[in-house]
Amino acid sequence: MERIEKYRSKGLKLTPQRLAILEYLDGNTSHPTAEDIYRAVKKKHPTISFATVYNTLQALLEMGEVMELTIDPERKHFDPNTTPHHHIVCTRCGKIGDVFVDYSSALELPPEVTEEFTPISNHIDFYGVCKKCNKTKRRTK
Amino acid sequence: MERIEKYRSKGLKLTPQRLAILEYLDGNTSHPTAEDIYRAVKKKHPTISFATVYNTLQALLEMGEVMELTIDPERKHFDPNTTPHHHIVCTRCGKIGDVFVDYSSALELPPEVTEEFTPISNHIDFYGVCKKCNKTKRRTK
DNA sequence: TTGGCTGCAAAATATTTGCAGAACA
DNA sequence: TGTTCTGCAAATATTTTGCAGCCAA
Repeated sequence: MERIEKYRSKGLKLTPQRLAILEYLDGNTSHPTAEDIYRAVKKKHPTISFATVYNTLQALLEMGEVMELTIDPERKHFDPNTTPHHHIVCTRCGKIGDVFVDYSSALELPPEVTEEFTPISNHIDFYGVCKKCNKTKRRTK
Repeated sequence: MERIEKYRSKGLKLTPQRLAILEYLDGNTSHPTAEDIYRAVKKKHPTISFATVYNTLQALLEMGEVMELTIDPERKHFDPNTTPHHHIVCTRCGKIGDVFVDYSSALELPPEVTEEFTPISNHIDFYGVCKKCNKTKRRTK
């Protein structure tokens, strides 16, 4: 399997737990949290620990194979799609969607900013309401 | 003092601790964390507790008088400037700068996104290197 | 006077770390 | 076989909460 070679060549030791994490993340667009990953992988590997999940995520982060999203103030989400892109989050249910548009050329920074910072990249958080929540009554909370 | 009236009229009880927090935040562009606020206010009110800082920040958030920034994955930062604006963060030292530009008209979303989400607002995180860090050797870590 | 606030401590939540044993390469 | 990883537990870090007493209004 080529996936195995890909990670092994980067020096990642591939245990069954790690393979299960990689399999869960592969093509996953749900932007899971560490706990989401833990719960999903636990189904096949009931003894897996959070330490292993975080350990593996840390290794994948350093390899540039996953990205950390800070769009949710409560916890980190992880995105296995490392193509530069942006996100949109539902302000009611927290669902996160992808936005594959490169706005860089439209995001010129004014001189008072470029005097102080040399810009490198950018990431946009869009906020909105998802289709499902639009059909539902607003949470009164 | 008008600041007092402003908050009192919104039902906020103004204790000396809260006034000190408000005074520290007023016009502050350093994007402090809860701990930054705690440490600063502690100078004048040595007995202040984190509970009071968080309690007050919570009240100010609900009043829309401060914004929570998620640009730093490690901890929340707070911004007393609630004018819509964006941020740029130094990838070496974490310094956060403000970007007062409205890019909304340039941020059109593609149909596959607007089919699923009704957009409301957006916030851009720019990443770069600040002047000071540019002069310094890169951290080898 | 009194309901909201403070400060203390403890709890809750998220994430990281130490270490002995397990297992991949 | 040796190094890295796992799983458990404990440690950290951040933020929240319970509660008795205090105090702004």
